[in-house]
Amino acid sequence: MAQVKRTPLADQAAELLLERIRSGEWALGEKLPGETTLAPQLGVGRSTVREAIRQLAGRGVLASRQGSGVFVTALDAPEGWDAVVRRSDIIAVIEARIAIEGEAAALAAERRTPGELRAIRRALGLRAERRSELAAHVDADTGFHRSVVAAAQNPILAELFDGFTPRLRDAMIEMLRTRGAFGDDADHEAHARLVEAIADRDPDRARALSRAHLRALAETLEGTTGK
Amino acid sequence: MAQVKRTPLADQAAELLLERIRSGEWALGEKLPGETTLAPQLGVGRSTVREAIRQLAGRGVLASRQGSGVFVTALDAPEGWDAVVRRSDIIAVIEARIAIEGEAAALAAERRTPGELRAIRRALGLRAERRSELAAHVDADTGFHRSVVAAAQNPILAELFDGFTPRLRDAMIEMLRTRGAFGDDADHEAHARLVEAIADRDPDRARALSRAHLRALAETLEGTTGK
DNA sequence: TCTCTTCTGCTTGTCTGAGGAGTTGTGCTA
DNA sequence: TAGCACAACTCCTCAGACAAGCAGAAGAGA
Repeated sequence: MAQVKRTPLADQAAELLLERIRSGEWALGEKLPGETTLAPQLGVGRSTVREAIRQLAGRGVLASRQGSGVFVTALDAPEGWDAVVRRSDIIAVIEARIAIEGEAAALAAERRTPGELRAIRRALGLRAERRSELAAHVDADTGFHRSVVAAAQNPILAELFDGFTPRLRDAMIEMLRTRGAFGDDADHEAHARLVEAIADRDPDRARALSRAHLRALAETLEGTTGK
Repeated sequence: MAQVKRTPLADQAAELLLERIRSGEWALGEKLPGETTLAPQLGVGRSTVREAIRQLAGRGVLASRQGSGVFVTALDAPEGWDAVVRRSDIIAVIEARIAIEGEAAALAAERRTPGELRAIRRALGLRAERRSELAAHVDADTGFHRSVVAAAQNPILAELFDGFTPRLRDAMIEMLRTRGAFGDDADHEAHARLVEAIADRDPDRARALSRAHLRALAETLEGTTGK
């Protein structure tokens, strides 16, 4: 027995539009009929259509441009990419991080402002302090790498980096617990050299150092997690 | 100097609300002020406030219940990373693509199976054929690069690559239209050399070639789109 | 005093009509 | 043919009106 449907018309209209989009009635990038056409077609008022469109725009399915029309920007906006990360192999995540962070280190070397360099050095110091406690050390390490990526001044790289860290945190803590080797002098030395390369504005060296460090991490992890 | 703000008021209002939510002005599950209160507070009409709320509702941040009010359902708008891409500077997107694709090319050189190599060569051939029509050429080019990334056998890199392409497609078509130089022999030669490096299992050369190609693309685009 | 009902005020939901602003194609002009 | 003005779209914003729903206050009955 269906309850009385108390769903707002705007929600129903949005759902209806999404269905028609999914069914392929309008291809990707194509223009939807105008609001004034759509309204009577859906049997609702113009403002209701507008609210439905806004709702889908918030989900990234539609985008409206004044004067020209409403366009399909995605056939569906499912499965945030973080879901992919969560499901993927740890090794795959680290490889992606190598890609992101290597390039970010190079860009940071080119662009870092004095203020950003100070922030990186501060993060490095913090990382050196927190050697005793496991989780704290991992977080400080992440904070350091984050400061490097931030200096690259590219919002996309930063966003991607932030997407990786949650998945990596657990794996790294686990690895450090079993291996026990963390925060040793050689490790700290490698990070310090990276900071130097960024300070010297040497993109290629920064990239190489960053890659080498993460590659080593990947190999260690590969041994720990088995497969 | 900031361009004239051509952002719709509803978008601005949504952004403003999101900021206030993130700042903790309203706790999770708390009720927002009424639309009629919010409207003069934001300096816009009530329908505009409603559209802003709808937009955030579509992103899962707010939920409105008739008769009782609008409530905060999530403090963190996950902001699907594709939304970040859509909003970002083209140059930033290409930089991210350099990061992804450079590494993917290197991995592809290490891991490619004979079948994947065949697929890459086939895509290269297709790319060479489609020189006359603009959009078709861009799509064939994307297809070629996609085949390289696929050979890296890393689902995350593939996912990220797919996230970039829609945003880049329009920009590249636009660039080629204004510049006109596309599909020339030098361009094709560069791609052919990349395939060779992958065939020879030479990761470093593959990475360097891939980077160089995209870097050149970035510089061209920088000139076209103005800033 | 307690409980149930009713009512009142506030909230969001929906529609309409009116302009404003931006885009795009058409047709005229030089 | 190239350039420009214009008209016909489009979405954007506002204001006002009324409906629908919720929640707490006020009142009636026990």
